[in-house]
Amino acid sequence: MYSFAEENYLKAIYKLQEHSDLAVNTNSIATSIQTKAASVTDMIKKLSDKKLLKYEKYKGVELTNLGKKIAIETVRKHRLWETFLHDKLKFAWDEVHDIAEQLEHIKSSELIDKLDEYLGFPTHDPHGDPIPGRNGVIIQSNFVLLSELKVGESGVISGVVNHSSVFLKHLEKNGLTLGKKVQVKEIGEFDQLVQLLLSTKESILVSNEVVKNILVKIQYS
Amino acid sequence: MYSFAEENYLKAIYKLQEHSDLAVNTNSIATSIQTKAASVTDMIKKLSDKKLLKYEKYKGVELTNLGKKIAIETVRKHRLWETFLHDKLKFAWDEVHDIAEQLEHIKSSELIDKLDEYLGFPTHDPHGDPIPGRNGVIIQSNFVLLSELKVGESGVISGVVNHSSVFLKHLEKNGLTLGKKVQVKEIGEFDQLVQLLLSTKESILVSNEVVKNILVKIQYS
DNA sequence: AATAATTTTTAGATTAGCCTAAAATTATTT
DNA sequence: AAATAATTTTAGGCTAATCTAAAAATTATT
Repeated sequence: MYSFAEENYLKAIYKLQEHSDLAVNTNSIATSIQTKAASVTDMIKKLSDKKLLKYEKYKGVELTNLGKKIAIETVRKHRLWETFLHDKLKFAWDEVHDIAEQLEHIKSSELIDKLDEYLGFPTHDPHGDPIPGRNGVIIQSNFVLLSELKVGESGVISGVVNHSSVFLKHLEKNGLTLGKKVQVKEIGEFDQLVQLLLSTKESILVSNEVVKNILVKIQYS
Repeated sequence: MYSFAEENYLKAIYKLQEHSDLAVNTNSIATSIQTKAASVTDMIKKLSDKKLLKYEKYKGVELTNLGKKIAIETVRKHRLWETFLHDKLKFAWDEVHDIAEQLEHIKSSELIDKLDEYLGFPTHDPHGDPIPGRNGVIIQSNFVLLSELKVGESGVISGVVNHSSVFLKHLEKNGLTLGKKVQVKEIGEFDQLVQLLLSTKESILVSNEVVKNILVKIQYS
């Protein structure tokens, strides 16, 4: 059984090494977990002793298979709880993260499997992130940044890069929620503002910063 | 915000003082929380500093209104989560306690209110224990021990005194679950074995130890 | 009322997780 | 390649929650 802190470290390291197979360095862990480098060094020594990661002084860390397993289980719990909070308890998508950060540490594999079943074995959480299966397999969706679309192209909003509450609220206010179809109408040459056509025929103008943080599934028509 | 340990102490003290208005002594807390008396002394000093209880050396403790409030909130959370686990996730009534012990410490009043609503504002948990309301009010039901019934009298099973898994499993096996109507048919003069008539017309024989741990709502016919 | 038994508290340690400040190592400039 | 900058580790401390063993206080017994 692992502590809350241990699970948080494993999850943070997992996310840092996810999109690059280099060793994860101390400072980046410290930043991502909002703590000090000295604390990170303490903890990675402990995790190394427990065979959850490989650690070489001054050379960063890499999760072992065991460490990766625990990290993925924690991500699975987090995303299932987020789905529960959103789908069943009707929390807004910007409200689910903080509560799920607590719920993800509840110890009971039976609980999480029953929750999974109760939710109908969802594949993605309220932000479009994939939910790892019981077996730890994560189905990678081939989503693309909305900023990659050219004028005239369409896509269905399927995820977000930025998970901050302020960004999610902004999307909500503009009707840019998961499942919505958008078409790029025009991209401002001077300021890169993007005009989007929604399926409601409504047309909205959003900044480049917004489209760079939205993931879409391309629609070929 | 209170720690898990603090909430557990408050809950334990609350339950010990619930059915007697004497001060709660150190040893009984230690026993109920499965720790040592020295640890209890340490903790009650801290809780006393935080105005959660009144403590006089060698004379036991009494919760303040604030302490009682936190304790009741924790009980409310525990019982709502038990209800969720049983009603929605279909856990057996002997399986819900341990998981709820963890879930009761999740910090979010919005969460617990939404859960309450989602469950349809239940008044009792899967063991028949009353669920405190948002306001902290606990509706006391006037249940009676099944062992108090005389031959010929009937009642509806509404709660249990013993919450142990082995006892609950035993009841389940005998069809003695919440809501079931039972009539006392005969009480053995020699060994006090009780013959119960179920509404299925089935007749079962149970020990005195069993009827002493079942609460019923008397049925006047 | 004195002694014995029990309960409670204190004293002193331990572990997990975090911190600051200083030292050690590695990376980057000039 | 030496000097400077940045990163990482170590050393030493802190707090929360626990423990054991010993001392103090209370309660029960003779």
